[in-house]
Amino acid sequence: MRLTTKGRFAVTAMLDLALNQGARPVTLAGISRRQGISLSYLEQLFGKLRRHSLVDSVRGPGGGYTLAKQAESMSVAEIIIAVDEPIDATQCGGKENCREEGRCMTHDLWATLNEKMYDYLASVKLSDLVETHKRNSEAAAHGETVDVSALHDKRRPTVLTT
Amino acid sequence: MRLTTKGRFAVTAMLDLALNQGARPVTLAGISRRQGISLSYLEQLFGKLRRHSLVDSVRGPGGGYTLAKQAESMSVAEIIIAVDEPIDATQCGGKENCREEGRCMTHDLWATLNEKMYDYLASVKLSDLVETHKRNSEAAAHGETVDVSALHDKRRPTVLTT
DNA sequence: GCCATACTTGAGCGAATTGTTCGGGATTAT
DNA sequence: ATAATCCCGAACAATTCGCTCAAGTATGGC
Repeated sequence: MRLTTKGRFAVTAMLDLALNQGARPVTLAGISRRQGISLSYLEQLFGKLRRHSLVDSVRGPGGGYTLAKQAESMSVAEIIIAVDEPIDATQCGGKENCREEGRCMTHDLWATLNEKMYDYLASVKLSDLVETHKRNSEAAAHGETVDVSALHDKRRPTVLTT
Repeated sequence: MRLTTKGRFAVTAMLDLALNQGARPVTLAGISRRQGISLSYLEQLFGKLRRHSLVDSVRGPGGGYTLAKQAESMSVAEIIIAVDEPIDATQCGGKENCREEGRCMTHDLWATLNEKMYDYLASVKLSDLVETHKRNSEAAAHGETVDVSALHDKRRPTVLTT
């Protein structure tokens, strides 16, 4: 797993797609407007999402994108992996990170850590994000302030990449 | 949390440091040789690790680096955060990822995901890595093959950045 | 059929990040 | 003094990030 803003953008866009899904496909122009992500960047991201069969596209007027499967069975991990190119795959970065008599010291170590993180992100479904967001925005609509600040800049200013 | 090769290098170097710790400090030249990481890059990484009080330095001949605290109380999360600059900290990447009536839709979402990942990496101590590595290399020394392959390229070729 | 809508593709671009090489310092054991 | 070692900063190619621009292609509505 590699975590950068790219994956965050993709998840944000997919969440918007899930939230705005109705009778008609959702246009990238709409997502761009609502989420403040440039249209061309969205096009690139959705190109990958489509090639990974996470979304379906409908061309022409009234067209747009739809989820290729239920939000309940689409994990955050899938989305992130779809936009974060496979890369490498050959042992240990391919180059020369790997020494010590042929086997990289932290090779299996990272694989394990990686697996744990993957498992967690795979356990979070797009539908979970939809519910969370709906709950929060309802609370906000009732005048209750969603206290988000407590989650930021406390232990780690690094919110997640960027 | 941001996960890139930089953090991986830092953890690898710290693991090497922990494994080779003895009467004398461990030199960067040694880590560079054993792990195949360039000396200058190690210097940059250890500059940050030192500024975050994760290592102590001893100058002059016979000098080098030592762990600033017990491997049992040093988490992988600390190491990664030490080398991955704080950056930003202002809400939502600072720029314009954040729309929708002043509050970013996935802002709290990411904070939650981030927290989970942080919690996991914070639960893994440097001493755990040391033990894992010792166990694996002992197994290898006894002629048993450590099956690492099962951890790779199965579900995700992306081993963790790179 | 025309045309506007929208997906699709590709080139390129400035900024940032990665990991490196190079060139110096400063400190201290021998 | 000399050499080992930490320290620091500049500069570099390669890559990635997110964006703009510029073309396509498919298709519903008139």
